This record gives sequence, C-alpha cells and structure tokens, in this order.
Amino acid sequence: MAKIKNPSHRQVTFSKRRLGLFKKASEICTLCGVEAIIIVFSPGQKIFSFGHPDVESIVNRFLSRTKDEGGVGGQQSSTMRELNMQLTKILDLLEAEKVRGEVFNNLKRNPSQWWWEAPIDTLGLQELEILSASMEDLKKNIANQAIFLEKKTSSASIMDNGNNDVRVSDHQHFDLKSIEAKIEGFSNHDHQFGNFHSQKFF
Amino acid sequence: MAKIKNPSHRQVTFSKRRLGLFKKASEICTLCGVEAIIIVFSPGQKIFSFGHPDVESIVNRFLSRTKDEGGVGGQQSSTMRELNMQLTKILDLLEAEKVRGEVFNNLKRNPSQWWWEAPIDTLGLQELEILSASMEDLKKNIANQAIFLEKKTSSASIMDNGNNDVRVSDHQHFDLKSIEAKIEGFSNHDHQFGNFHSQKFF
DNA sequence: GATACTATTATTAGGTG
DNA sequence: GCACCTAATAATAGTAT
Repeated sequence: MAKIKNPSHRQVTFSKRRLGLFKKASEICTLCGVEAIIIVFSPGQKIFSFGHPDVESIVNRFLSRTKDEGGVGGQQSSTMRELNMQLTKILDLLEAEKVRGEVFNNLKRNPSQWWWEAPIDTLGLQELEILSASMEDLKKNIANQAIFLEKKTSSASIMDNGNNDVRVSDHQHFDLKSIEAKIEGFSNHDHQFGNFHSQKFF
Repeated sequence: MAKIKNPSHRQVTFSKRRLGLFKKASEICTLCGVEAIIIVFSPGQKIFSFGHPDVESIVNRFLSRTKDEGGVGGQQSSTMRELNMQLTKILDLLEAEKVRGEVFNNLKRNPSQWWWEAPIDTLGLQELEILSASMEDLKKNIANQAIFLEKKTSSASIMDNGNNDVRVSDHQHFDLKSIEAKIEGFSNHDHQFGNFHSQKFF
C-alpha cells in the first residue's frame, strides 16, 4: 500500500474513507458504549474531527491521564519506571538464557549499531516486536505470579473475573527490589522468561 | 444498532473493532498522506490511542486551532514521548549491561547472587494487577507503531517525518449525532437533517 | 483483553451524472 | 465535492482458545 499519486484520486479516496472511518468510530461508540475521538488533517490541510460525546472533553481526559505521571488515575504512566526496570530484567534474562532473536544477536555483534538508543518512533518492526513480545511474556508471568500468590495467601482474586470494573485507581508505591525478587523467583521455577517469540500484528 | 448488552461480547467486539478502526486510520494516512489520531476509552476505561505521526503534535495543532491556547502543549507529555523517554532509559541500562559483560557472565553463573539483597513477599495482588495492565497498555502502544512499520519496511527503518508547519484554513466538526444522521441518510436518501453536510467556516 | 477460524456482510475503487 | 452504481475486496460476528 502506497500513497496515491494522482491528487484528484487521492482527494476522492480521502473523502470516502474519512466518512467510512467516522462511521466505524460511531459504530464502536454505539455498540460498545465507549468514548472516542478522531482528528484528521485532510490533504488540503483542513481539520476533520469526530467525537463522542465531544472532542474537547476526551482530549482533556487523554492529556490529564498521560501527562500526570504518578498521579491518581494515571496508571498507564504511574508504573512506567517500574516497567522499564522490568523490561531490563527481561532482556537480561533473555541474554542469560541465550534465546535472543536473530536481530538482537546481530546488533549485539555490532556494538556501534545500538538501535535501542533511537527514539521509539524510529525503531523498526522487528525491534518493536522484540519489546512487545518481551512485555507480553512479562505480563503473563506476572499474571501467573498473581495466581500463585492468591493460592498461597487464600485471598480474593482480582484477576480474570470477567468484570471490567476491577481496575485499581489508587496510587500505589512500588518497591522495585521486591518486584525484582518476585520475578526472579518465578523465573527460577518455571523458566518462562526464555519464551522469546515474535508477534505479528497484521 | 444498539449497545451490546453482554459485557463479554461487548469486550470482544470492542477489541476487534478497535484494531479494525486503527487499521483503517493507518490506511487513510498512508494512501492519502494525511495525519490523523484516534483516542478511545475502552469499556474498562483504558486508553487506546493511534497517531500518525504522533498523537501529541496533532492534538496540539487541533487545540491551537479550535481553542486559543498555545500554552497547552507546554508541559504535556504524549504517550509516545513518554514511552520514548522511558524506553531510552531502560535501553541505556541494557547498554551499560553490555559494557559490563564480564561481570554479567559471572553473575549468570550464580543467578542466586543477583537478588540476594532484595526483600521478598512485599508485592500484593493489586500491585501485580496494575503492573500487568500497565504493560498491556505499553504493548498496545508499541503495536500501534508496528502497524505502520510493517507496511513500510522490509527491514528496520525510520518513520515518516511529517512537516509540522501547516496553516489550517478550515475546520469541520462532526459529533456523533450528525454522523448518525448522515449514515441514516445514506439509506433513506432523506436530506432533512441539518447536520448532514459539511460546514464551512471560511 | 487478544486472537484464530470461517461464513456472512459491509466497504471500497473506479466510473458516471 | 456529492450521489449513485457494481465488481472486487476487506471487515465483522460468533465461537473457542
């Protein structure tokens, strides 16, 4: 798929597909009861926007959630520091297990080409897949660890109960070393950090 | 078309349609060479965002055009920018680990020494759940970038660098009801809806 | 929450007015 | 830029993992 070269055809396609995109957005809003916005700059640099219930409120919610690291309700970024440390440990363990992918091995043999120094939006698909797959593995292991803890302590489960409203919104402090210890302990038992795999998105 | 009542079905539909919507967005960006963002709050109130070239710049352009608040973009941090910073940090740590390869190899031979000073059993189920959800968000945002890269690259490559200094000369806003009205009109050819056609302000 | 599968359905490109 | 047409194509619902 490449950019349409003929400006006239491109404009027609844009007009049709924009309506199709907005229609899809309205459908997902109605069917799933969610809120969504779309902002598009046309080939003629006009702004087209879709919003349910309205654009501004969702933009504000998005900004308040993404800029407020550590704040209440900012869960996506509140644990980012910990995530990074976990990712480091994952990659370290992968190295220890000698199960890195071919790309990573090639880059390791060429220290001058440290791709991880680049900003994320300049990384290639394979690099992103490595990161994504690593995080997916980590997520599964932590989920398993949660189940393990649940059985160990006989406390109520908050995992996989089919209810979408179990998200914890309170800000909580994470002790990095305790997390590391738990992940290491889990790894030693099941060796699941060696499960390095590539993931396709489309 | 009405809201899906079964929460499980609703979640499945949301997941699939969200991917479809993002794919459509990536297609219109590629085919027509335009810039677009989508922000969606899931049924579980998690944020999913798509952006080409990135969410932040388009949100800022939209706000600077619709409101008169040039200062909004001063302190905010976009999802991708945060990811960029955080991933750069972690990957720098990985780089440091490479430099200390010999030390690492020694530690690898005695994995139990790696964690000897870490406290144990201080992480609860809620912490694990939050951590898991946060990593899921991070993975999705990286997958979002991969949608573009897969089409544009055979190996590792670089994202488009869109020119940002664009003058906006028109603004069109669609809310959900006007879209629904337009879709309704597609089937019955009834042109009585006031919001049916694009509004032009210049 | 994501994904694989497949029958069914909806969307799209390209053309015309 | 919109409305209408049609063959070709892509997205989706339902189900299960």
